[in-house]
Amino acid sequence: MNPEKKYIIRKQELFSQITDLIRKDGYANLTVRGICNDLGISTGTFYHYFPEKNDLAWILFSDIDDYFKDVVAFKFDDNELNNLITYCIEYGNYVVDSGVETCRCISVAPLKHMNHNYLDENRSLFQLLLKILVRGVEKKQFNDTFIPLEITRMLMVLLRGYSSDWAKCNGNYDLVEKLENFIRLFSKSIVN
Amino acid sequence: MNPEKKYIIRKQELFSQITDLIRKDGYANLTVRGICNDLGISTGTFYHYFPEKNDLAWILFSDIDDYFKDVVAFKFDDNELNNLITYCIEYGNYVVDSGVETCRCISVAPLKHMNHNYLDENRSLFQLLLKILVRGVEKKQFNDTFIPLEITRMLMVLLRGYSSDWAKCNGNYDLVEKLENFIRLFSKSIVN
Amino acid sequence: MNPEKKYIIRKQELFSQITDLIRKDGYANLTVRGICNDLGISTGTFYHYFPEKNDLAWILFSDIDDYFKDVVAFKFDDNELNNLITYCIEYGNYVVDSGVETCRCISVAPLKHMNHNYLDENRSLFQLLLKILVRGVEKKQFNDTFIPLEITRMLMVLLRGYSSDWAKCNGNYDLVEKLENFIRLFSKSIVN
Amino acid sequence: MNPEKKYIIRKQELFSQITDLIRKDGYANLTVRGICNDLGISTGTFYHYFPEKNDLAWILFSDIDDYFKDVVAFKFDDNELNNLITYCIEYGNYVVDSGVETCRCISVAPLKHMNHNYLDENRSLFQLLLKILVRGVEKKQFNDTFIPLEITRMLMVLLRGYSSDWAKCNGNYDLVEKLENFIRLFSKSIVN
DNA sequence: TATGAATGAGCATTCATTCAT
DNA sequence: CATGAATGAATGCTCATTCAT
Repeated sequence: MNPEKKYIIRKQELFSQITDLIRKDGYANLTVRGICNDLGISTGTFYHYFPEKNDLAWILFSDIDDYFKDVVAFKFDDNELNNLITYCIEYGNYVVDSGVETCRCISVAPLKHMNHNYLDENRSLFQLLLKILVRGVEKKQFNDTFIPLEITRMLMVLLRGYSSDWAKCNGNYDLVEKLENFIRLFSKSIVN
Repeated sequence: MNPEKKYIIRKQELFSQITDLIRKDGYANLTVRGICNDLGISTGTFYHYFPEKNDLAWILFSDIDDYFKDVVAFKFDDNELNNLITYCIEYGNYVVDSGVETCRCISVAPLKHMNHNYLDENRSLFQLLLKILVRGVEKKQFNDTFIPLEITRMLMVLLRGYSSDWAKCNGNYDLVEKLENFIRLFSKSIVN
Repeated sequence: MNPEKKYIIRKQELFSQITDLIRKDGYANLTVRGICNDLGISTGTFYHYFPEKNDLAWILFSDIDDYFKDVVAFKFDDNELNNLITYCIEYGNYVVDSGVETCRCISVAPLKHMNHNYLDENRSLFQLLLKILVRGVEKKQFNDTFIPLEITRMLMVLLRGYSSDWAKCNGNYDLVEKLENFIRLFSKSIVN
Repeated sequence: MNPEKKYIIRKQELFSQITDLIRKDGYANLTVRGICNDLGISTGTFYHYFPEKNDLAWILFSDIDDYFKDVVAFKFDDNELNNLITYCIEYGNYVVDSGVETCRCISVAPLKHMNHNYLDENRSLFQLLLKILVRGVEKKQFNDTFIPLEITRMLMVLLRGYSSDWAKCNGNYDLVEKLENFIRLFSKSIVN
């Protein structure tokens, strides 16, 4: 195995353990020293793999893009309304699985990191939803009161808003159910 | 003037200056020492009026309740759909007037403080919206797919979500317009 | 009533309330602000009567002198060994009645205050014990291995040591019993 | 040299310098910042070695146990009365060598720290004295008015009381002489 | 007499980050 | 690759005391 690959493997290995820590204690309560103690590594090693502490938060939610691209995308069918509902439910599932603390972390995270942008509309998360709406309009399943891009933006805001609320409430309600209720109601406004 | 009143006056005077600071630098970047330097007071004086730093955040958004109770409530008429739209627009106006940093501060603030709870459904902010929906259903202006309480909760989450997004984007879009678009669209789902 | 007397009365009144506070919370945990809040007075008033916070500690244990002079002294009889034992038991009783926190306070207090000295051998506490030993030697009830003054000093140290230990142990043993055991044993060394 | 050893060595090195500071200024007057300035280290470094300021106090008097175990124990012979006197004299010597401020520090220190207890009867300091008394009773050198354990407790209280008094008097008398006088007198009560 | 606003030096502690080894 | 000693600015907060009113 070449050294670069080894580096990546080790990094993922460490990150996976750190993820557990985040879910347990919350990102805000994590210190580099604490992480190092728990993982049994030195701070030097930590900084070897994660030049900044905030790198952690970023890796954390780049993950959701992969999930939607690799898993959710394949659950779609011809009915775009169904797809829309599936999308929201899966969004909720992902958030719930990630846990309250991870969600809180993401809600609060700084917007930009290096050349990535949390709200980037090129993220597959965004693009996937956009495509549903575009296809829906094309198929005349959805109306065109607003263009698909605008609806997508709106829905992303609302999904993030719900997730953030759920985390604020310490996860004490059924996020998926609420999201489903919401999207079923909201979709009345956009279906023909 | 009695001493208690004097205390309150002075507190408001200081708080008003602190508010300016928050709008300028953001709550997260505020330190007690920094505040004291800028206001030309000692830390002792600061703690005389604000026993905890977090008190600031709380005063900050107890204010919106007063605004809705004392100002917005009087703008309502018999058309509950109009009232709903007015509510959302006013929410946006208030947030925009408060500024990006204040909004960010509120989004991130700890949920509970003393016996107050940020998400408390007894806040006039919440009750006012609830009443619109209740009346709307009574007047058959709104359908009853979901009970008013549930719709209110949903809308509050969405309004907070939008505000938070706006702050995340550093206020670089017209929040009021977006909220109006949103509520006009969404209301299709709930009007008869 | 003349003003000076009024001053003294008020001071004693306040001090009596403060004493209760000391017994409850411990001297070390008392702050001037806390005292003032609890008593419902202003800090200005506090400083009017007690120019220094440490004044409290001093008033606190000037009290034991009065107790020994006014109460204990009258319990003595002709048998100086008995008197010695009585003295120690009464010392223990006084400490126990004052409570753990008061005792801790006294153990730790600075030695000197204005022109008073905690270890002053002119205090009636000291003189009373000295007289027992002097009379005991005169009556040939006690031997003269050491002069009475030396024994008195020794006993005072030991009594204070025991009280301090008792406070360190949070009063979790019977101080009076221990003191009685001690003095009964120790007295074997000094009786003829 | 392995890293752990290096850590310990450095810690001892720092502690030794801090000890000098304690003897000079008194524990109560020590601040972390002050220590760091005087030692020419950063506060970070200080906390690297002493996670809590109070750790200092504890290292301070865990030392006396080592002294008694490693040095004093070997001075004992068959005569338990002599051993008892030796014990007290050595106790005095140790306290005097440690200095008034160190002694004051120990007198005032909080009782418990982590799993150690200042008054713990398992400390070698306590056990060593207990053994003297047990052997003394076995050899019929001491009477059994009170069981050895009780006498040991009593003597520990008295030794601590004397040390504390000596510190209160700023070390202005000969502690060792006083302790010798005391134990010679007191021992009359317990020898056969 | 009494008030309470104001002071400000001082405190223990945290923590991301660097860098010589 | 990995270590961990060292950094030091920064933080929220305390509290005895003063003094103008």
